[in-house]
Amino acid sequence: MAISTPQSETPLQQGALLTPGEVAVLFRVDPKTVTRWAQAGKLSAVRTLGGHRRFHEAEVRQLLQGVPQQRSGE
Amino acid sequence: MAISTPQSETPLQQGALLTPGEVAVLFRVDPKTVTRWAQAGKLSAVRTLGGHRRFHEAEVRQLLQGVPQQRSGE
DNA sequence: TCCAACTGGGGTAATTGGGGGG
DNA sequence: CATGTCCCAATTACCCCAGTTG
Repeated sequence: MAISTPQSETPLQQGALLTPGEVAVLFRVDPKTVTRWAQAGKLSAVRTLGGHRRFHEAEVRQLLQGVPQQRSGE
Repeated sequence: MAISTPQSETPLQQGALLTPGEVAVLFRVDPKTVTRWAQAGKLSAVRTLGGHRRFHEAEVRQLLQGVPQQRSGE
């Protein structure tokens, strides 16, 4: 865990985490597709201790609104 | 236990998304035609992270009912 | 501990996007 | 001007089984 800015750089609260199935319903895609997005780095994923993925609801909603995510590099 | 947190299950309501193929079947047209409608701005489209389009079912049904949208000019 | 549902990973078929021409 | 069909490349969906979740 890096020391991130406690104010202007952390607008997203990770209080709400979504399962791959939840994100899949929101995007009307298959849960496997959501997994693929995470592997491609298009979605920030939090791994459980068992290896399953959890996604930030705020980030998902941004993507649904058509707001492109900032990508470092490329 | 005591505090009744007003946490709704669906803060955002747009869970009804249709694939281009679904819309095409409803209108009895080719999926490509649906794509053109989206490009022409006649249909609101939500893009997946892979670039595919998803359409709002409510909007599609409204158009199916014969409710004309905003027509520029005319 | 057992159990139902979901998830991860891999592989293969179907759909979609974009351009071009009828 | 709008629609249907052709191409190819990319993305997505469904199949399997083993492990995780709750």
